[in-house]
Amino acid sequence: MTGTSFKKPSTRQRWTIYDIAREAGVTAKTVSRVLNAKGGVSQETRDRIQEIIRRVGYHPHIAARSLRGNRNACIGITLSAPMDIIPVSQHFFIWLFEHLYRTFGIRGEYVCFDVNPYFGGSSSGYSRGVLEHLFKACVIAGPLALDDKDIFQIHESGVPYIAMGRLETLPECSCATVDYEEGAYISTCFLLERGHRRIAMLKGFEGFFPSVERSRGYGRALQEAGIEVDEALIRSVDFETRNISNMVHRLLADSRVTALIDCSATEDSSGLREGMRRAGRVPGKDIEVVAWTYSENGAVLSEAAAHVWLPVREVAAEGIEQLAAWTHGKRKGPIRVVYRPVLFTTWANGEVSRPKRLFGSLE
Amino acid sequence: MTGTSFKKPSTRQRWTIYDIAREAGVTAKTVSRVLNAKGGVSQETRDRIQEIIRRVGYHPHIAARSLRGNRNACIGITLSAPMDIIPVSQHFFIWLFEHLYRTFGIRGEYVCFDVNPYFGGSSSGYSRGVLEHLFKACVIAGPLALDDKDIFQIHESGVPYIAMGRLETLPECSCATVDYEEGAYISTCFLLERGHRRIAMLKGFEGFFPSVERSRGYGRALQEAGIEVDEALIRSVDFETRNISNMVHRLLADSRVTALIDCSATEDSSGLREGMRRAGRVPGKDIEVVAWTYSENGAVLSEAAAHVWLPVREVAAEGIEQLAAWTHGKRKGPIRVVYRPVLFTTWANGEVSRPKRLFGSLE
DNA sequence: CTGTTAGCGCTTTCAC
DNA sequence: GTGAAAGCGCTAACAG
Repeated sequence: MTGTSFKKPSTRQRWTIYDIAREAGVTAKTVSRVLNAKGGVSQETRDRIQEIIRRVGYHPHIAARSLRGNRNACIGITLSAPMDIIPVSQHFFIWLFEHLYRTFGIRGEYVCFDVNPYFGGSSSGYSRGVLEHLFKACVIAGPLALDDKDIFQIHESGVPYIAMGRLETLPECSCATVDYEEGAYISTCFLLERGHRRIAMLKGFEGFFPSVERSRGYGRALQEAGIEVDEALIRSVDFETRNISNMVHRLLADSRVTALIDCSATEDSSGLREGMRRAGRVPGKDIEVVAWTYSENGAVLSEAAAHVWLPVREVAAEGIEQLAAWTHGKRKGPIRVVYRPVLFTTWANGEVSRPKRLFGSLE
Repeated sequence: MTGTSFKKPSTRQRWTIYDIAREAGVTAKTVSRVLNAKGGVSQETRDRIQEIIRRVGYHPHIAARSLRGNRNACIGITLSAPMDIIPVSQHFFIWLFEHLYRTFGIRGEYVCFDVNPYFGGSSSGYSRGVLEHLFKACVIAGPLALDDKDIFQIHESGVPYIAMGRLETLPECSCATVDYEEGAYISTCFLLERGHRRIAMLKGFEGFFPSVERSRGYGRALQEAGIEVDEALIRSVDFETRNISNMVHRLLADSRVTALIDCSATEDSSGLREGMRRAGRVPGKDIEVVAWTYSENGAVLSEAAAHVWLPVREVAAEGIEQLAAWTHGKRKGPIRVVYRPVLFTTWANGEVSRPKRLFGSLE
């Protein structure tokens, strides 16, 4: 404290806008105008008020502002399901945080995470931050469950938001997503063209929309080829290597199965290899694999016949950009960005390593 | 919406506690009691109110609650300096987030980051989240600047907080830190005992307290050995490999210098090796190195004579644990946890790789 | 067990 | 260019 030092007169510690007003010999409204950089205040008054604010270290009460001004405080990130259920890779998380920093943090926004925890076995719902008027904008990370209801509440609230996936139950949903149906479709078509008739599929995200999209793309490709879908060839897997190798083994026990699509989202080469080995199969010889990857031109399995690249980060970046524009009043919602996956048969970037799960280290 | 469906009568969308009260045929206070799980409401009334709340999807306005109840909304994490100045490693960030999740997120707390951005060249101050009454507790990540003032405001606010370093200007500061002075002291003593008299030091965090602590520990060791400090032997470095190799080269150009302490906090073996090579030195022959590491039993430089382990994550974990206790009223502040660094001359975990900076990938 | 009143700190509306 | 008054949605204190 340099120069004249003021005394907060009331017994409480906190300086209010009224205290500043009193010191400056104006009303609270004038101080409010200065704080919000609005017109209608002479430069002299403005300077005087700012000097007092600086000197006493006054900061407006964000809750009062939020309550009265109807402006929420933070940019929120929520997980569509608790992390125990839906793994988030460390890589994606780091990427997301960095991107939010560039887009929002640098402009002085608070970036607030709601980790959507379980309370005694039941989730409190990931829309909480929006419904409680804490979030001025919301990024929903992770796949949406088939029976998701929170998204409707967020959608209706009018708060700008972006989901990382589409959902049929809310077609006008604001989203930025890769077209997983297309991914499954091109994976299946590729194998059909190479003469395969019984194509197995290892599918992630059971109970979530991405799983349904995969099934649909697969089914559509088969239908166009005049082949009936055999449900036994589609297996849902979780994110355990053990689970993947078991499923691969089981699927390939049927010797008529000559091709496999891995769209488990695990990028787990060791599970695939172990499963094929146990089934006595040799990739490129009696089994052909299409593996999904999240790296451009990076292979999951170098023995694979092809890879399908899901540009998840790329589409998320685009979505967050548009979310920022919406949040700052430069456009209206909803957002709809859908990127197409890309099939490639040669890879320049070698084999990618299996992503580390966030919280994997603590479990 | 199942069963009876209510209509929000006012023109605005939002349901308030009064609307719930009206529907339930009670007053707002009773609803408030139910919301806050307080006594004084019959089970029957409680059930009826909860049913209405559930049905209309009511959520309390967090700002109103915060304003009236004097309870802030989030657990805050602030950076003591903008990330352009102070690098945060991806590893530490992931660790921090995971730990905050375990400690706070799982209990339903919002975890909110203030990235302390520059606005037109000047920082808005990292105490913002506390002073604006958004944070109910605050973790200050990163070293504190010598002229830091924000910490005083946080300290005086009464909000539970923990800084990741000590500072002399505020001895009663709440902190969880490694004793960097001790680290420099034991590093220097080790080399003195091995007969070295001219010991160079590569020092990080110029302008921040950890730098001062390093100098003091170094000076104390020399003083006890009756050797005068030659300031030319102490060099501040930033986090660029190039900068490190240059400094090592320059320091070792003086052939009387026979030992080097790397406490740059970079864990950068390539900078060290390159510098020594350019100076025509061979570690273990005409130069002995003590390197600082943040991994237990992990070496930065396998040619080093010794390593000093700074248990930064370990002390942060302890600090966050105590911060949670303080936040939840189970103890009082301030917190003071200081862990001692450990010198070791053999390493089981091999050589650690240089940490990746958060935002390194986007620069 | 439940209701009434007041007010947290700010911004909006309207008046001067 | 500035001020007065009302009220955002909630909860603490007190009354019944």
